[in-house]
Amino acid sequence: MAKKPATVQDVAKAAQVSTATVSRALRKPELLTENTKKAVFEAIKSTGYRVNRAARNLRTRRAGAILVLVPNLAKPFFSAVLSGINDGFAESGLEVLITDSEGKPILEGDLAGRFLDGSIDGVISLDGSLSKSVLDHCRAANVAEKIVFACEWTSDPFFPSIRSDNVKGARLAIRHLHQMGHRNIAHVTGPEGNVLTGARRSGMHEERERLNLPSRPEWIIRGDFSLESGHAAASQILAMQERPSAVFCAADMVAFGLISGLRQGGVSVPQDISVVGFDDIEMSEFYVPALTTIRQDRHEIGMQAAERLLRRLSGHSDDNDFVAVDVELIVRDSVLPLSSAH
Amino acid sequence: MAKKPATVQDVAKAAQVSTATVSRALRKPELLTENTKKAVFEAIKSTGYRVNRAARNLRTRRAGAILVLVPNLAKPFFSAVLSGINDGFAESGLEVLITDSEGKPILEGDLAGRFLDGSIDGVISLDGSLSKSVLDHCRAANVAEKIVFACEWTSDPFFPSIRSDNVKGARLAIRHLHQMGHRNIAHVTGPEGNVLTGARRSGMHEERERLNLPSRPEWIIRGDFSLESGHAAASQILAMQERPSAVFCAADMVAFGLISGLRQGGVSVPQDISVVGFDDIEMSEFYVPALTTIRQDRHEIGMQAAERLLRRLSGHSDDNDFVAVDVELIVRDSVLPLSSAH
DNA sequence: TCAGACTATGAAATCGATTACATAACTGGA
DNA sequence: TCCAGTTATGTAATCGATTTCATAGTCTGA
Repeated sequence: MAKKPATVQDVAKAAQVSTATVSRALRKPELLTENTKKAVFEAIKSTGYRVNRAARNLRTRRAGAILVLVPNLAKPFFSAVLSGINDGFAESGLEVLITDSEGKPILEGDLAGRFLDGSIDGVISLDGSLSKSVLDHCRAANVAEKIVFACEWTSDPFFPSIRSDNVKGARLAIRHLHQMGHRNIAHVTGPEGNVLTGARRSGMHEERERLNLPSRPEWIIRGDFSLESGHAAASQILAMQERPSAVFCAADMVAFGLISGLRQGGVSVPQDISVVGFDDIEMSEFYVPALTTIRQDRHEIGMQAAERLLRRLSGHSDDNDFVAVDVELIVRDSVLPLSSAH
Repeated sequence: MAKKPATVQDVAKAAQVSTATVSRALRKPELLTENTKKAVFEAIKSTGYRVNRAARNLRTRRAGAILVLVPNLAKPFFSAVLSGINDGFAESGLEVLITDSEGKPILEGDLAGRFLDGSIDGVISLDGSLSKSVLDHCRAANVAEKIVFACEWTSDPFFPSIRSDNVKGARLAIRHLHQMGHRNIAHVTGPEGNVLTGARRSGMHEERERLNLPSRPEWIIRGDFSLESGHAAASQILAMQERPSAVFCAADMVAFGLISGLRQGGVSVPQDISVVGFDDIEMSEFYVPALTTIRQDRHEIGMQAAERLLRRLSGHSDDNDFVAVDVELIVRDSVLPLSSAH
């Protein structure tokens, strides 16, 4: 039907009003008479008018969009966080752009540039590994307060973050294993340098000390939140003369890789070794065995991050500190009580 | 540092040239003298200039972005497709926007509206369930040729699609089970109305007929590609007096749900029942047992879809028919040979 | 030396919506 | 009846980059 999209001009002509009135009908309808308002909306409908985003953005100096940096879209963990973010922005009229930050590490001024070139109004980063240089560029461009972290965070206390209580989660995991009679507990960590790795590892250490559990250097196995790293960890464990009776994994995906690897080595979970994960992704309930794990309220984290960013964008300066969302132990079938000492 | 972002004006002043020259330096550098080009680029660097997207988009009547409709971001299946799409657009300078189409079914003129309001230049839909009305709106707005389907497709032959050879995949699965001695084969389908459901089911039927395999209505179990539906299918199978010896699932996630459900009912895979999936997502290799499945080249599909869309956007009209990307049987541990008749 | 053909660059119009400012119409009180 | 104060609407400038058209300068060859 319409060769060229209708513009305000067209609507104005059709409704016999000025372009200013058309614009007002959309942005401040309370300023107009019922009659003119009706006329304008009829004209909008009859012309099939849609506000041109570029023109609006140019004039208002806003992008109408926020960017979500996801470390790795392939990890099912993030989907529920994204859904929470979407829900958080649902009413706002803001577009939510999603980008995988892994392939292309955000270059120097690149993130700040996205603000400067008017393509985004804000950022939620699920990636805590943004370099100091990137963040400094943002500060220099005066957009640092438009960045909120979720799930992960940076050491720089300037940036607020919504995240799980990772330390508590790790302690819950260890405590549960301890209650089930386990003493020799290994841990497969996340990637070195990652903030979650640190938090979960130290929670684990704290609780292990509190409970006076034995510790061996080889029981701390380097992982990276991936299936493969869990699988590799299994090989290491299979090769030990003194195997742990239980393993706490820094992520559910790691636990899956581990269980699969152990199984291939003839070691059954939970009969021979118990396993606890972290995250409680959808899959965990349907793994074999169903995975005992620490649930993160991913949707809630995403939602709160969105709300936090919205508040900041609308000028309400809020506090910079972080919010710790509560975690919960989900008991399933991957942990078996250990009757006697190992 | 920079209070207000630099504009072409600022750069022009700094380089002592006109704004036209600045613009040309960026878009058609071959038109300029080495000297002026250098002067402009220095000015750009010194001012920290970034092209304002809104202004550019307004003037050029392009959005510089394409939209990917994902039926459900939570399904790990899509990640590799998205990564392929990203790679396909890497050189193009186009932004890739990702949207979950599930929560908010695309309303009537909504998709067409995104074109009209200048927020996107093209669409790759991984969702074959876009309504006829939505597509008709796009046709009316003259943007139908800027839509490409990937993985799924619509019945409307106007829209090209890049997809796996689903029929072949299903036949491969059945053939493999047959070769392993299985005769009584059940199938857990995808959601009714979905094109993949249809293709895989008919591939399955064809091969089953070709091989003269027995068929029973209750061996066709309705699923929806989800873990839960696989789990539910397990209950149905457990309740049968005459159980199939093997199950072909329309998706790996379904297979996981199924295996987990069977296990909870005391039936082991593959010892008691063999299972074949479809997709070969990352997880499949690390499930217990590792899943025998049909591999889709997800990255390739995404990449080709991106290339196809790019070709169309640059005016090169191409054929509308579909491309079938080859599939492959991946043999792992979820199928056991059946020595004697069931 | 000059017409004709390029080449490099600038001036100004343009894309479409928003909004500051201006104006017209109307209200109520003195 | 007239003025101050509202209220509804219009006029035109504006956001920043691109691009058409015009112009000054350069080159080629007769």
